[in-house]
Amino acid sequence: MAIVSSEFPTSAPGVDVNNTAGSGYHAVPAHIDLAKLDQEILDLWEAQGTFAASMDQPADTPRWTFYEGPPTANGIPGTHHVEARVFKDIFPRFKTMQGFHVDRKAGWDCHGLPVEIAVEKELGFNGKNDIEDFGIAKFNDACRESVLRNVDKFEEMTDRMGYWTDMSNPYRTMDSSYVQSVWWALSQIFDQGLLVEDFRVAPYCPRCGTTLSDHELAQGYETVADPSVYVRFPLTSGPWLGADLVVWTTTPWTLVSNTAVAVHPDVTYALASKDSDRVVVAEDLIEAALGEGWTIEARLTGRELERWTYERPFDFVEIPDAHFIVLGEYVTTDNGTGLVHQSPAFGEDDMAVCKAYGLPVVNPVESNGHFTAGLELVGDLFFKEADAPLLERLKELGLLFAHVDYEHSYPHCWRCHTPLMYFALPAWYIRTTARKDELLTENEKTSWFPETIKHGRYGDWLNNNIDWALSRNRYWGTPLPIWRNDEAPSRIVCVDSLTKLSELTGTDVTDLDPHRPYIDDVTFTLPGEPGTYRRVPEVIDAWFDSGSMPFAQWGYPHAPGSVEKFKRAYPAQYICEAIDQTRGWFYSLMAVGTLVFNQSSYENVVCLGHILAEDGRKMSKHLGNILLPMPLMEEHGADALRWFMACSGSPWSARRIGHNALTEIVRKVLLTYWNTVSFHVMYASAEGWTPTSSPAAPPPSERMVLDRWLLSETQELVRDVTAALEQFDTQGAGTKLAQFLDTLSNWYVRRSRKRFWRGDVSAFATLHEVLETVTKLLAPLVPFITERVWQDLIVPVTPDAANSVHLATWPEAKLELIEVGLSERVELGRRITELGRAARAEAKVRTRQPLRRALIASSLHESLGEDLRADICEELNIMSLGSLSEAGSDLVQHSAKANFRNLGKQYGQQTPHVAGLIAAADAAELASAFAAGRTVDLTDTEGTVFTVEADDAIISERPSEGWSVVNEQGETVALDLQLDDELRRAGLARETIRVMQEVRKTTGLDITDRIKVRWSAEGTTAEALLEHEQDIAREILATEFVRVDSTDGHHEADLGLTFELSKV
RNA sequence: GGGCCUAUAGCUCAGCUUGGUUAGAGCGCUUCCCUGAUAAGGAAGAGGUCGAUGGUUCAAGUCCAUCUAGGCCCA
Repeated sequence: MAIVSSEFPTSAPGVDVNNTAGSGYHAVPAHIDLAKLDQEILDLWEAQGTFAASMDQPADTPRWTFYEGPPTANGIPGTHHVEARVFKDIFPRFKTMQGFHVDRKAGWDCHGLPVEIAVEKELGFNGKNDIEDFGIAKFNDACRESVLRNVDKFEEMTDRMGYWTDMSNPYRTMDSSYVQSVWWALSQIFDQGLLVEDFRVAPYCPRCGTTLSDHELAQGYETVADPSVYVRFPLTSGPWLGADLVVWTTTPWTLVSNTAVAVHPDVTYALASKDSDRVVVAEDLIEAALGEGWTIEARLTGRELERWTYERPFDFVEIPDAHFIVLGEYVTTDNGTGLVHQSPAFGEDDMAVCKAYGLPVVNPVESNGHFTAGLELVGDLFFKEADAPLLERLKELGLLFAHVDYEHSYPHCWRCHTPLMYFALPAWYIRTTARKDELLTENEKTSWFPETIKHGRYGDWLNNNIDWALSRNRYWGTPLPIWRNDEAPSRIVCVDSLTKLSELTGTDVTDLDPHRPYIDDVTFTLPGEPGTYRRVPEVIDAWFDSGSMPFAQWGYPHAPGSVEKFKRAYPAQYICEAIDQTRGWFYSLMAVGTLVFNQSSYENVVCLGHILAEDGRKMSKHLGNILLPMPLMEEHGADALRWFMACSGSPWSARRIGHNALTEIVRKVLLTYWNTVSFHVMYASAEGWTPTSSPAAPPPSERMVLDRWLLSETQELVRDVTAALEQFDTQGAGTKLAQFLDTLSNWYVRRSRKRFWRGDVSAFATLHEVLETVTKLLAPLVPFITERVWQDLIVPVTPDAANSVHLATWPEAKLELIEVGLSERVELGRRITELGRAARAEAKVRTRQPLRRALIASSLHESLGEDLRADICEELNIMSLGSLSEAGSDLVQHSAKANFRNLGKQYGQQTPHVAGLIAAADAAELASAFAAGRTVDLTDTEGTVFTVEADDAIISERPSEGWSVVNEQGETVALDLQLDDELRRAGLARETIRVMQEVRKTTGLDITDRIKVRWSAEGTTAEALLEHEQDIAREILATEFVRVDSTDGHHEADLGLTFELSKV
């Protein structure tokens, strides 16, 4: 069987499992094409039905539920979609391997304003009139088409990235069964009395007759000059009777409907006088609002002013039980007077504040923007045109304190440039505030990742909960299922299904499309009641749709079987989306669940940061910095992109993605892993070793120290990675895994190579076991490359292996294999090796030149132990590793510095002083005292004695003269640089081995090929080769190693060596 | 306007919970070393006012306050 191949096999080895079955590992080439590997694995999963098998478990298997937050497929999928989908895949895979049943049902979000706007744009529409002229039916058809247009692209990406989700039977929020589930939920809320009609203040274009969304609002700000007026409202009660409130407004036309004046409860208000004039303003604003020369006569907080009455400037409209001071937290003293005129029909804050006081909402302006005909002074005037006559009247009444014009940015209609008005329109609300305490309780039971969201961004939002404005005056959405009697508007019916509607109408409408305009045509009458019930025109907020997915995805409770499906999958153990969903899906899910089932629908929620372009900005067409997911995966492989999403940087914060990051992942993580597998397979196959072949390896406790160390590390890895994933900490898991792979490859394998060359069964067994374990641990993160390894390394040699790593059982840590202290010892050995390498580099002595000895601090020498000292000798190419003390005290110089962490606790303020004494003390004395376990008394210039012990100082040892020394953090390595002829000859022998190995490799010999060598050299080189010919021959697998007088082969000028080499 | 998050090397990011005197890693750059698994690995070097200011403390990247810039959500 060919072991080394630079070509990837043309047939897909994973599928063709029989070609080498029984004969050991499959070939694992050193080089791989990751994108090609991905495709082979996708084919394999397809052929073996692996995904279906992962969900095909006994009925009593414990369930772990996850909900898919649906994307809208009216655009093409972006790289940010991969982020959430990686997280939605990792944990179901992890939990599946742990033995849970995890359903994964895909879904599509179909309704909503963004869909309508996109379609409007395509059709070149300019507002609702265009839609109605076009026809709602045709418009909604276009929306329906639009949201499914790119489903295939999403499916392609989902498949390509290895996100296992059932896309063959997805839920769609526009499906009749889904819509009817949403209706059912709404009817539940209606029955609780929580679905109510109320006014909603929204930006409104009086010319177009439509409210504008935030998005539209942002497009239409224009700078305009408006009057800024200060108006007197004479007080009619309270201790300051006789003074005038000075109220600031930039919309004099709203004074007609003045209802109250708001003050901030905690702001100090002053009664100010000048001559006989007495007015009230916020103390901080006296000078800014009133000018100079005013005297403060009294002060009260806003809270103390509450409910004082005043006289309003205009009494054109009837506003009963109003006109007093109210408290509003939103009032500021940034400008104006700290006294804010309230007109609830024209301001959202005004509306909220006035509602809290039970004040009426009076609106003298018609929906066309004109005041009601017949009103005094302003009747029939367009709202903006009323400012001038009203100001004139105020002046006549002596109520105009001041009037300036000022420029500011004011929203205008982006279509027709008409100034917008904030306008109260009837709307449907869900009274979430009535259930706020329950929402807070549910949130307390929820685990947020990262945790700060729970009481931060999300908790704040819940604490300041406002009623859910549910209705939209739009077309493409779930129709609000409320029918109202056209003769008695207070009589309304909330319908929970088309079946119910059929009963009410006496006609079978169960097959009707529940969307507009068809549903609008359905009317009914009730016996004994005059009037016809007609549906209200609104559709609902699409967030309610998505918040209903835990039950609506099954068509609950109407669809057959939906009750059972729902019961076993509610609530979810896990959901995950990006941070922007805190007030979106995370809220709507929790709110709908709490309102309808008295329980939130999720237990754990992971909140991801956003994916940014490499330049740190959002990806956008405009900036031209878009990286599309499919090309990224074709270039770097899906695993690299998945690893980036899960493990690079913190998933909780925004991250920049780019080719460099992905290339690095491939090289550092994926290829390190792959090459370790490839190494193992190469040498195991050369020896014909398999896990079941004889002789069996000794039990772990009897293996070499590095084997025991690696097994111990592996168990810690299992423990740590499992714990990290249980906490949804992919970054932590990734860091541990990457660190482990680096250590595995660059220390265990590097230090154990000779044992693999020699066919050491302990080494093979250890590495096989470790690779099997780490492959499982990696599987949820990088499902493709681990599946390839599973198929090549595990399946062929393991009789009862699962046929996919994703069907394998998650490993459990074998804690008995964790050898306490061994990790630290090996780590110490590695640090000493580093220092030794640095010492060699410093002295410019190459590693191939053996040295007599190296010395390290006595305590370290002790703790390393014989086996690890031997290991270090081999790595550093030195004959022996001794302790500095045995080199004689005159060779060693000590230095001491303070250990601040320890000193600080004892000495506080005197820390630097004591530190100075330690630095000035005789370090050798300190060292010997501490080594003997004694303390030392240090005396300062004033005679104060400080007793210091070993932990108070860091002692470094260093010799000088003829040694190369490197020390760091108190650890020292000293190299004996003296060379003699014996060492020089050994160095030449090693140079020779290296040269001949290089030639073996470049001439294309197999690692197991035996060779014949004929060489010629003179002088020292010849002596060295003769002395070491046994060693050299063994290393280079030479069956003959013969000196000749002359030869034409390879010539090494540095060594004065010529040789020829041929395969036996 | 409000809330939250972020700011550390040319780039991507750790470290901050629990303060400790030489602030780390990787990528990139320079020099050298090692190598019959590796697209690798190692040593040394250049590169930091740890966003700014003030405070607490014997000691601040780390704790506190204010500010600046960017991002997200909401208005």
